[in-house]
Amino acid sequence: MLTIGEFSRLTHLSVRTLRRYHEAALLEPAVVDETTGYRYYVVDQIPTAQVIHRLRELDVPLSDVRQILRTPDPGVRATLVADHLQRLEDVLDRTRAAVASLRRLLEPDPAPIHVELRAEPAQTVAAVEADVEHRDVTTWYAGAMAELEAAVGAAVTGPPGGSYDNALFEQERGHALVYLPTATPPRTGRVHPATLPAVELAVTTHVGEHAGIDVTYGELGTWVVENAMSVAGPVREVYLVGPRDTSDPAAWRTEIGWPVFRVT
Amino acid sequence: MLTIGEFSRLTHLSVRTLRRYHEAALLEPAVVDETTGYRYYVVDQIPTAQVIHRLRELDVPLSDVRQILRTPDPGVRATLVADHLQRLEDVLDRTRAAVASLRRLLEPDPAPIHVELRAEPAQTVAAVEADVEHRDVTTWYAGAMAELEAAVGAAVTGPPGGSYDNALFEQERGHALVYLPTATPPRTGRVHPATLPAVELAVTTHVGEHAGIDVTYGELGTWVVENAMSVAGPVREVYLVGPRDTSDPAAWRTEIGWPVFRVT
DNA sequence: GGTGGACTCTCCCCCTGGGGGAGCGTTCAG
DNA sequence: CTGAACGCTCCCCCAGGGGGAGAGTCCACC
Repeated sequence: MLTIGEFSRLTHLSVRTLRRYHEAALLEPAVVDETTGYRYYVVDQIPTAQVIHRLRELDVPLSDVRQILRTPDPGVRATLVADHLQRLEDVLDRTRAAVASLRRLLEPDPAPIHVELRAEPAQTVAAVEADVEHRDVTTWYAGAMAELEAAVGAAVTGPPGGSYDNALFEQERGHALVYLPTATPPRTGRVHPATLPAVELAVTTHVGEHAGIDVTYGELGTWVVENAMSVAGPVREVYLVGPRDTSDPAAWRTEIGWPVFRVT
Repeated sequence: MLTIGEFSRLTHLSVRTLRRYHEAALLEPAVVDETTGYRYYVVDQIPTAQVIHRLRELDVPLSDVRQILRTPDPGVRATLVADHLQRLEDVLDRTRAAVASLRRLLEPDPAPIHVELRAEPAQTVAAVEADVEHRDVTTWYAGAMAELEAAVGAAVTGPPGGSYDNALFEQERGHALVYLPTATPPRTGRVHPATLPAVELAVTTHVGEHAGIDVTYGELGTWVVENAMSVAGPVREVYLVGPRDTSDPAAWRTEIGWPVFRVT
């Protein structure tokens, strides 16, 4: 039987943290003295404490740690852990993207962007849409586009695109629609016909990987405002050249179109 | 002049977050209407907002973002940013360590460790000591050891070691001492003679990189408790074989000694 | 058998960087 | 001139801790 202080020394977890884990039903002391409230641990709990410690170092939420600890099957448990490691990879990707974007921001801007005003007619497409979290967009896009390609096949008549509600960026969640243009849109699974309304678009093209795309967004926004216009409705993206076309990110071309209207 | 909502759409920062940044004096609106309290922004502030957005994605604290933004010299600013990227690298290293440790924990334990009880005599060494944060230990160790090696040179009589207060692990900060054994310890810079007191040590050897060392700590702790002993005083580590000796982490050998005393 | 110091208890407030929502004031186009 | 959209402040919430107060407990030593 170990006091909380001894257990703290043996596990390298602070006393406070151990109490918190008790409260959170993550790591219950083997014995709690009913009259004094003193917590007593046993050495068998050291490995459990260490697993928690490691998982917390990986920023696994306490609730997920609890779930992992309560999973008796080692195989299932390994899967849960692997899921978290995958999430870590995703975080890493976003970190890399942010670093790339930051570099672009801190460099002096070489050339002003070219913006074009274009009247876009209404367009009927094969679409997949959903309300998504901003951080999940990439994953969601991959799945949706795979389903679209399977449904449309060779009948595709142009590059893929998407329409993203502004709330997606402002409130971190919002409506997203990705599409493939095709003459007769099918209806299977999540894929269904949709009509993109006619809009007046301020259009520019972002060259390179998506990491720094927010910078282009900012430049487009500046252009819109300086040309006495305002933003209305969801932003459009068209993936003119993307990972499906070439593995060289520097060659990617993404058209960004922001619905605008002239303000007096 | 842009309202907070328009600025939010242009920068992909939520209205709430923009208000928070105003409050934190990170990104002040160009104009605040005194009677209504309405915030108004200008397009020139878009790049600044984006820099903040990127830095936050990299988990740079708001206070540091503020410092970076207020640094006019681009060179100095680049240094500050580079520092943060370095910190990201460190986080990454710790993540890798945690993953390695986790794997070792989840694997069934192959062999029980060998623990030896040893009466360690007092020892006079060349030392560097300080109160450090747990997360800074690695960096601090590298600097301290470099200084020690420069001061002691060829007069070194054994492998390097360290003595780490338990508070370092329990409260995330505490006293640390690293040393090189030598006959006549010099006194230069942070290097000074120190005496390690005689203690009774429970000693085991951790093989491999430091990532999974906490597992060995746990096993040592279990042994100590099961042999009716208790922990007293700072833990000792001796780096028998380390990165200075071989670049193969699998060959590293770290001796861990925990001062113990027999309890009745 | 005391006693003092180390240890432990609970409780409350603090931190960061946000989100949700209430209740009310402002702007502006139809 | 009115209603919807938008903006304001204020308060409470989250995770995952840390600091410290004030009081109770344990135990080794005298």
